[in-house]
Amino acid sequence: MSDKPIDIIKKGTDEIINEELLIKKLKSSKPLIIKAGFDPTAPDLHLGHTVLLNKLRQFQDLGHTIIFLIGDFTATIGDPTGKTELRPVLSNKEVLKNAQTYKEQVFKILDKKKTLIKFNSEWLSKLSAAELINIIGSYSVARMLERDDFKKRFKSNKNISIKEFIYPILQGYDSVKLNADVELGGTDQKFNLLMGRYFQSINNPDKEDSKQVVITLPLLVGLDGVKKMSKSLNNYIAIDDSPKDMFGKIMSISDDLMWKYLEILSEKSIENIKSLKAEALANKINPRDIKFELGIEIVTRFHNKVEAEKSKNDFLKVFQKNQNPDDIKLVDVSEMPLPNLLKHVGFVTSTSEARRLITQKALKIDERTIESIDEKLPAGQYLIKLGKKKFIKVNIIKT
RNA sequence: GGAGGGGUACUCAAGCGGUCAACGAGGGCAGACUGUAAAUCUGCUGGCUAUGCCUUCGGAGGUUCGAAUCCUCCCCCCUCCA
Repeated sequence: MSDKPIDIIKKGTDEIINEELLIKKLKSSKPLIIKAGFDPTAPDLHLGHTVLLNKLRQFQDLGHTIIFLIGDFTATIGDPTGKTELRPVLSNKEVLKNAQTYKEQVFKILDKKKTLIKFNSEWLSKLSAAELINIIGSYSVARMLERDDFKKRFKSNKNISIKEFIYPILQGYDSVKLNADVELGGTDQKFNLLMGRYFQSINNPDKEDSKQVVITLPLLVGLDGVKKMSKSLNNYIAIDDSPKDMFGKIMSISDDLMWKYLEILSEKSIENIKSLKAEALANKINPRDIKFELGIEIVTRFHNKVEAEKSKNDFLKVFQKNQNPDDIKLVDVSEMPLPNLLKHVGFVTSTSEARRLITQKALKIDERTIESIDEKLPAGQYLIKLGKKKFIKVNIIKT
């Protein structure tokens, strides 16, 4: 184990373009400008983002400057994949609000003092048509179609908007404007990240060194084990999820996925993970216990050790011993039919859904399975359990 | 500009005048089984003041007792020609 900067940075990355340049840059005495772009549309940060944020943090710890770039301008271009896309243009107010949420969450990982927050509308919204044309003029359609998702859509006769071609170009232009030394992103961002190198070299044709280094990081697969973790797919663990949710979500992932999560998220060394894997394969260790450990590690990172242990105990209680968690909320409600009650407490979004669930024996009141949607609850206090995960205590008040 | 094909629920995709709240698959949810895993089996997968009522098949009109289905106009996507 060496603690040379390059080794610290290299750990856990997918690809570095180009590594020699990075070494050279790291050796120079001035702090580097590290760029990472974020879309302001989905302000809930999840574990997928933390892979990137952790890497940024390492750069900060080495003394470099992070530019946390909020792509408020580029967000209005969006990515109309498929056909139902009618991406609403975010108002200024919304962007600022989302940006605020980002800040609050991001500084759980990043050092506030070494982070510069920028909005790309600052320069992009001032571009004249002539300037924009000049910028896009230096890139060709053929090269644009090298990008895999464009190529696929082009080949399968799906719509590609010219607007979408502009997106990567502007992302590259951002790098020019910011003088970025390094840009980080997920592996799916590789094409866009490389655009930065291209445009930087146009402005400085002789200086290879002016190009940014591109570092890609592995994408975290979502809870479903198939798609990338994202808010819109609802397969994510948010960094401000409650300890209990966080732990529960980790426990719900499949064994296969657990290994990926260990590799990407855990502090454990690759060797350590390998040997755990071997032991699990030989039935010497229950994969569930490894998952417990991972759960504790993650919850501890975003909350604390005490909460982590507590969420594990709750988990054991609820799902192994089939008891109820300790801290069930109590709410006062007036008398109403059961489906309406379930809607009222937010367990379902419609009474129709509630009716279906009751019919399917998903509702338990004081440990008794409810058979009929017409069942009436007289005033009093009840423990309501819907499915396996939703608990609430209600105090029904006579009206 | 011309010719043709297409737009159906979360996604893909049937339906082409009534039996359509709309086949099927995926996804999701619930139940059984479990390690709240995976796999498997079963059911559900518009809303409501609920054996009935209301709103949905790109949009707006129209024909009809009755339209996702037929007609008109409009919007959007794809292909070929220019």
